[in-house]
Amino acid sequence: MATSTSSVDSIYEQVRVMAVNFDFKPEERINEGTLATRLGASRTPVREALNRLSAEGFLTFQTGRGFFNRALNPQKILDLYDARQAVECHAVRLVVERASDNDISALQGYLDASTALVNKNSTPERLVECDEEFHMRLIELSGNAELSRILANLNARIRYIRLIDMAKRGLVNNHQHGEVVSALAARDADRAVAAMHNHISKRSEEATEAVRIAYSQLYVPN
Amino acid sequence: MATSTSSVDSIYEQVRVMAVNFDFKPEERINEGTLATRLGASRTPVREALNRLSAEGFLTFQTGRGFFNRALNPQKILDLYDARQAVECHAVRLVVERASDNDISALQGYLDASTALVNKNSTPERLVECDEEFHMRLIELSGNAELSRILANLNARIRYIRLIDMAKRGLVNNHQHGEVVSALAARDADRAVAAMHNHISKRSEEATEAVRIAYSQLYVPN
DNA sequence: GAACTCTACCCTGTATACAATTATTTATGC
DNA sequence: GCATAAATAATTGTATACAGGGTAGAGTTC
Repeated sequence: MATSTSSVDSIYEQVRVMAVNFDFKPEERINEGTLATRLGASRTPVREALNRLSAEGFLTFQTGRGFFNRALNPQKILDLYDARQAVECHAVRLVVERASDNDISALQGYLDASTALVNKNSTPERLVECDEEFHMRLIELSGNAELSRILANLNARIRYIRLIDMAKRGLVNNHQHGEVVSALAARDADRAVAAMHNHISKRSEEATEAVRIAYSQLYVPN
Repeated sequence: MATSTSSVDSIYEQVRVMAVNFDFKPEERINEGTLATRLGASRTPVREALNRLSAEGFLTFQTGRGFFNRALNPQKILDLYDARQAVECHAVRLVVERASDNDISALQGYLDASTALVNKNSTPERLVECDEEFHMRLIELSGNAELSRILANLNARIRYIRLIDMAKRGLVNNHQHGEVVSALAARDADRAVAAMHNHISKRSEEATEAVRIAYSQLYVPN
């Protein structure tokens, strides 16, 4: 009747959100006991969740010292953006080869709908959600579940920085997304890849500044 | 004085090897209790290792039913090869931009040394090790730790299939590796990417057949 | 003979306890 | 006063216990 999800699953989700949002400060040590009581569970399922999260790159682990939130520095963020470029540019090529016209027009449909729904008053959270959703829908058209899996992981680990970026810019860049989709519709792989590459590079350029802002937000009251 | 590695780490390594080698059959359910006694530990550290491994894609997990070895089918393997192509081709481009001449000649040096050391009498395990080592050294020259991390994971999940492939072919294709390196040395990004792309595609083509052989080996005595 | 049900067993999910290790505080010597 | 060392506290690592849910097998019905 109630949630069929087990405690670990629920704990995993909650701790994941905390890690994504840097509720734990960068490189902060995570106390299993206090986290467990805060979540109303024992240490056992908490540790299981922490183990999963460290395997996914949200946390780090040192034997005998426990779990720590991941570091936050420009290089790491640039590496993640760079990995996205590898994965997404390759995916774009696959989409040109494999996706049906219907798939592509459905993607265009999502883009139009999200452009209509989202505006200057939308929260950064909502904007990032739309942005990630677009990229996930696109990569799923590649038909490669592994690429989707990798991108989902990268997205979550960049999310905090994107939130800051989005708060500064105020709007999802659906224009650049549109350029990718139109190239896909024209089955022009090189143009589509170039558009995607350009789009991610643009976002990546803002990363260093965003990390600076991130620190000022994380360590300054209010 | 003794091993400073904790029990989980050791258990993790052991179970990882079993999962990589399909000592658990594809989609086989893993009994935590028997595994724990076999490894001389209790279920707690075993479960922690299993959680890590499922987060890394070596195992799957179903709430209430526990852990299972990953499925083995041609599509999954092709997806992994394809993801490698995304990651490694992008990395090659970065290497052309970023690596020093010394880095590249060191890579050439490794290639020469491994070609000299390995021969027709080498075990498939040794050959795969050399092959993976080359690709890891190359990707590390990209300077992107995230790409290295992703590739290490993909490599391990493909390893069993590569072992079969290698046993059939009998030798690492260092000729194709050499083509990549010479293009790198010439700082010819397009040629290097093309060589890498071609190399991985060639291996990928043999995957479906290798999966067939894998099943015959896994389910037939001797 | 096949499908269904009930029962008994087995396994997972979680809490708790305790040992071993690490961190912190207090005491001590220079 | 600072560095070092010892003692104490806190935290992690692992084992074990037990409850709840899943699984398989025997028995029953059609």
